[in-house]
Amino acid sequence: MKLSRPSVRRLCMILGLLEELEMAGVSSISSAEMGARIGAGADTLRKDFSRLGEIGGSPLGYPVEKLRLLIEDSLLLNRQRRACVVGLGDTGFSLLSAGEIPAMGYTVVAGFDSSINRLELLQTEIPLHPLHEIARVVRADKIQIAIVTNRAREAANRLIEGGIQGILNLTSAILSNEGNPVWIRNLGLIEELRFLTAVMDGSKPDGDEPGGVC
Amino acid sequence: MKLSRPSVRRLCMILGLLEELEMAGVSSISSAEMGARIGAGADTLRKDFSRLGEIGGSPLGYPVEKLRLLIEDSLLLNRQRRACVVGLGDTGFSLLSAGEIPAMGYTVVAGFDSSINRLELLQTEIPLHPLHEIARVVRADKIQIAIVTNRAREAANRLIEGGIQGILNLTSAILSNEGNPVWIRNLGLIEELRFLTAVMDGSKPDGDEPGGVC
DNA sequence: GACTGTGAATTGATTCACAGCA
DNA sequence: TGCTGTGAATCAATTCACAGTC
Repeated sequence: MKLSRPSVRRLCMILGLLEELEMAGVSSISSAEMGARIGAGADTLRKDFSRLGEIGGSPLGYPVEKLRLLIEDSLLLNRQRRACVVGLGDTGFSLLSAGEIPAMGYTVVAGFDSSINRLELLQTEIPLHPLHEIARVVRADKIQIAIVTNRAREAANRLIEGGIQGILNLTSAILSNEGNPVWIRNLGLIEELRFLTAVMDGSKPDGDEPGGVC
Repeated sequence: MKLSRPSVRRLCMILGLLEELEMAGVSSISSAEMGARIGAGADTLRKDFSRLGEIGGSPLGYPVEKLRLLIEDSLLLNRQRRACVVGLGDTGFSLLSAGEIPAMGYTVVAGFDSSINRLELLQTEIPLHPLHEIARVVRADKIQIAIVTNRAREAANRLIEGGIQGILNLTSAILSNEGNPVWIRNLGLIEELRFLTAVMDGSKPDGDEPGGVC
């Protein structure tokens, strides 16, 4: 089944929303409501869902749990993945210790930092290594995904060497795969701030949509 | 001039790339090279640029500095914005102290946290306040943009009450504007990890693009 | 020769409209 | 009645193709 990139992004958002709703005890929700929440049209969402198979909506909307499971299965998000964190500054270290990630399908099995000093200082149960160990550890521990918070370029080279499948780059450096079999997502804070700002200002002239989700 | 959402996103990425290149002393670059870097087609980029006005490319490609300035001007990213940070945990606090943001067009003029205790503990030159002060401070300091790292829902309500224009939500909660004149960008780590994972796995069957930038 | 700039063609995604269902 | 599910139509974005430029 072929899902478009925008469709996949929406489904991931909806998945997060459904988890929230489920936690809050909501058992059904309409496509219109979901659309308003994530900034998409109701039709668009219904089309997204219909590509995944039969769900069985009712006049109350979609059954929250069933829809969640369907999306998880379709996107293969129903398995646990092995991840690592590169760069153990404030951001990186908080990812290591965050209990949230494992519950959501990702287990952090290694941390890396350039400073031997910091590696010795940090208190954690997750094995830590210096940067030059990246390729070896990624290969040995079968790590599929890396979250990079520092020294992105160097980290990426070593991660790729180790055969990583995906890199979530939280650095403002812009990484590209350069022909390697790896998927990269660049999520620099500055770029995202700028995008938000540009959308904000670009929408002011028109009075039709003085706000929204982007 | 009307720029499409995808076009704006690409231009923000290119802007980051151009800054990198400029810092590295590169003075020109082709659309093909840029496309490869950010994961877009060369044609697509040329069309994006052409909507902004005349640039004057040469057989060497586009002049880096001139293109950067053109994008900054077109997207109104050439002015300084006043921002605040809500939630002063690891992530939030590192944003306060980061020297990077001001240089890039954003000045952090206030920080907020729910814990009075932490507010007193933290060492910073930026004024800190408890959450219930948000609306007042946002209004008084004319803050346009907020970066939220905690208690997203509560924060958003107060920010909107204070007349904020944009919210960059780094929390896994999914915020919506609910009719208010505010732009919201939800960038939960989990959602982004999932998106990357789904793209990764979704692309494996085909052998044609075993990797890329998404 | 190598690249940009841009109409034309194409592809792709969203919206519309309505039939089907609980 | 209020919602889903989906072909058909519309709209938007990307890719193609090539003329123009340094």
